[in-house]
Amino acid sequence: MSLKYAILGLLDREPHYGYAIKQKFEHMMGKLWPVSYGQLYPTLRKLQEEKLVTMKTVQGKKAVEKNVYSITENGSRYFMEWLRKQNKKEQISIKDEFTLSLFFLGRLGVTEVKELLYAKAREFHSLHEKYSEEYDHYGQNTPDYRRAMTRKMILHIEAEQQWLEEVIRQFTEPH
Amino acid sequence: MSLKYAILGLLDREPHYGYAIKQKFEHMMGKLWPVSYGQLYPTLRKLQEEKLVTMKTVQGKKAVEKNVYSITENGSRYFMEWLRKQNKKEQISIKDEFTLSLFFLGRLGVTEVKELLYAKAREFHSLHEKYSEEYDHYGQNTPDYRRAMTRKMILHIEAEQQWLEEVIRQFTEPH
DNA sequence: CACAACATGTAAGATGTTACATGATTGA
DNA sequence: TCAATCATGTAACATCTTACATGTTGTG
Repeated sequence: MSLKYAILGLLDREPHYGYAIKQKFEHMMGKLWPVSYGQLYPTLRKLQEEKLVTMKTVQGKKAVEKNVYSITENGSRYFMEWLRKQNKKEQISIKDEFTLSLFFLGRLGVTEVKELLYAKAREFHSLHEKYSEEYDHYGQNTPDYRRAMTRKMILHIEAEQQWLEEVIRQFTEPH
Repeated sequence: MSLKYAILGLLDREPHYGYAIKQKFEHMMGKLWPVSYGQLYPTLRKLQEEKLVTMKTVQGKKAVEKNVYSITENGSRYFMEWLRKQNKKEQISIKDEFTLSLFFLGRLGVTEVKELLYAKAREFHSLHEKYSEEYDHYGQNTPDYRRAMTRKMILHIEAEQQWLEEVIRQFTEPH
């Protein structure tokens, strides 16, 4: 990915502590891009080693200590460089286990294959419904980025549906 | 992914040696799913440790030794189990660096953002053209799976294009 | 007081890429 | 003979997930 740039981007706006980075990022991404602490904290440590962020421990309420992370000048420059070249890469990926499995469906009988494909189509249908519903229920104060992420998900599900339909047709029709 | 299942699937048809697994798999996937030796050989070793495949060294022409890998009964069972449950998972993913970068475009001026977005649109356009051309030039003896992979790529590029158009519209129009 | 949310981390392992290292065989 | 292809691997690193481990603070 990396989480690295997400962290730098958030810190480039204002300092955050670790926990808040996770919360904010996942909210931005509409839960479509989860972050684990097992990745977050090691990445923050690494960014410190690379002098792209600094950490300062501050006293929170009573007994809690929070680690506030800030971006350095180098970090900011590094981030802006990354930001400016994101439009130059062609990198759409269509690697997924379901697609892989299609190559081996010959091992199964025709009836079973049909059942599997139809079941997958139903799976896509309910997924589409789920996100469409979410999308339709957004209110006036739903941030644009949240709406955009859900919309992106819907469009890609529709692409998958379309593709699966074509695959089923090819498998069903004699050729 | 895993490559693991791709290997098992190929070996489930007939024994292969390592090099051939890479060639065959990449041909199947129309170059849309590259495999590195740095992943292939360690995975083969691991599959042996798990008793899912066996290896036998055979004498090739003259001085070459080839390692022929075969699937075991356990491996075959394990693979078929995997194959049958691929229709049950909902796992479309829309995590990519470009999408991430959109959240931070506020750091750039309006003119620069517009330029970046249009440049990305052009990038998608040429990518679409590239795969469409490939698709149109397939002959009667092009295998179905090859055609299907390219078609899948095209559909997802179209989804990206559609989405980008909407993002640009939202960014351009006052709201 | 109990439970959810806040807060910070480590350990082990899965999965993958890039670069390095070596050598044989085939075809132009 | 020279380059492409065939053939097998290792080492280092990058990225990410899951499970574990610990403790505080706010709310009903």
